Amino acid sequence: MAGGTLRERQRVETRTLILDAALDMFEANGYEQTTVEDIAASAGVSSRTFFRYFDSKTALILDKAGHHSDEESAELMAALVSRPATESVSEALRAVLREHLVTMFDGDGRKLRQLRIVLSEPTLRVLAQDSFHEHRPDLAKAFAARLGTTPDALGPRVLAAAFTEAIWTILEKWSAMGADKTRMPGLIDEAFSAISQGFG
Amino acid sequence: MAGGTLRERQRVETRTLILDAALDMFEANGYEQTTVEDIAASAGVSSRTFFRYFDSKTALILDKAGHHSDEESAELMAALVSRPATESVSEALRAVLREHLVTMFDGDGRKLRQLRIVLSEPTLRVLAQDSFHEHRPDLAKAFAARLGTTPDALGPRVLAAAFTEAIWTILEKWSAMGADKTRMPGLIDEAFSAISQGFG
DNA sequence: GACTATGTGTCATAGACTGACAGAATGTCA
DNA sequence: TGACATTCTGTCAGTCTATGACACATAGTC
Repeated sequence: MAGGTLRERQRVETRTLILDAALDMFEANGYEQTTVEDIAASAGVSSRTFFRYFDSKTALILDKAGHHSDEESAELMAALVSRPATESVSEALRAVLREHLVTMFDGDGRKLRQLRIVLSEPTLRVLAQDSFHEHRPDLAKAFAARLGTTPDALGPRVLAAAFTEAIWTILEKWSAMGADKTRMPGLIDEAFSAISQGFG
Repeated sequence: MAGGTLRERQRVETRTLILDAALDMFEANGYEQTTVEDIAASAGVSSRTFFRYFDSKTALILDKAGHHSDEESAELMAALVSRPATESVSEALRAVLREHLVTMFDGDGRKLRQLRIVLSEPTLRVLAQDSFHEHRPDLAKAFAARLGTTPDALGPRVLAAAFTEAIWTILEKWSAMGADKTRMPGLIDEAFSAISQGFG
């Protein structure tokens, strides 16, 4: 199950220890109320070690957050770019979301917990959108190719913004209605029909 | 010119002193590199007093930032809501933007400086969008009325996101091309045609 | 078993805030 | 004008996030 050297295994274990401690305390006492020192103590490490595993307190929930972390958003981008060029923007997006938005929460359930914590704190939700912000150029690029404009034109950028907001709204509703995977496709369809209706 | 008691005048003066000192130093040395203590010292007050005038370092640029501060976004919302119900979403938006986006920077030039600082720091730009985030429910409400849906439906929310991003992209381009007021209407038109083209 | 690389704790420090307190200035009212 | 209340300010102490430096311990390597 666990591979690599002892060091690597310990590293993963410690990280998981800290992450779980953090999630527990965030859920129990709230994100703001929980200090890094609390988390570290609960995980049995020093606060200095906490920062060796996570760049910041927010990075802990956002870096691997249950939405579009560095990994996931990169994956999502790749999937979008590799879509056949014959597809329309909305077709490509819909396909990518349908494929990724569900599998994203397949793991051990931590990502769903993270998502819920992020959704609960307005500040976090904004910062989460920021972590996607980095990837917006890529997203805009993908749109530009299909729109026949340059990536820094207004069209692609506005589309990118609308798209990211759509993801968040979908996740929020999905989470609120119990995070039932079977209902995700329906939400995605609803989202896209709303967009096309609103902007049409 | 100056009204009210001596106290009120002093208060305004001190606030302006701090704000100007901050803008100067942000422009000279960068936002991150400038500490609150630096600003306070330059303004001739203690750092404690700084926080008596501004909730935080970011609040200083965002609260009355050159975009959609508490005041401006509220105005913008009011203008949007009070538009004739016969107008389409895009017509109403276009009209509001055409009216407000230019006059917003009419004052003493501070708002333009603030805008540029916000645009220069990715973190600030995200947080700025947050300050608009508060007003998104109102925005979504305004959209919902015209779309015939509930405000928490997906359509209005995605539209609101696209709209705020559009504002920012417009401001960014406008600022980059010299903040020439005469070119604002052109940018707005370009934005809306891009949106309708992209989503249509 | 030496030698190196890596991880961890401790300590010191910076920077953004906040609460408490004392003193100075302003406002008010007789 | 003088007494009193209000408001503002600086100083001080303290919290919390985050970072650099150092020493020690443990794991990996030959």
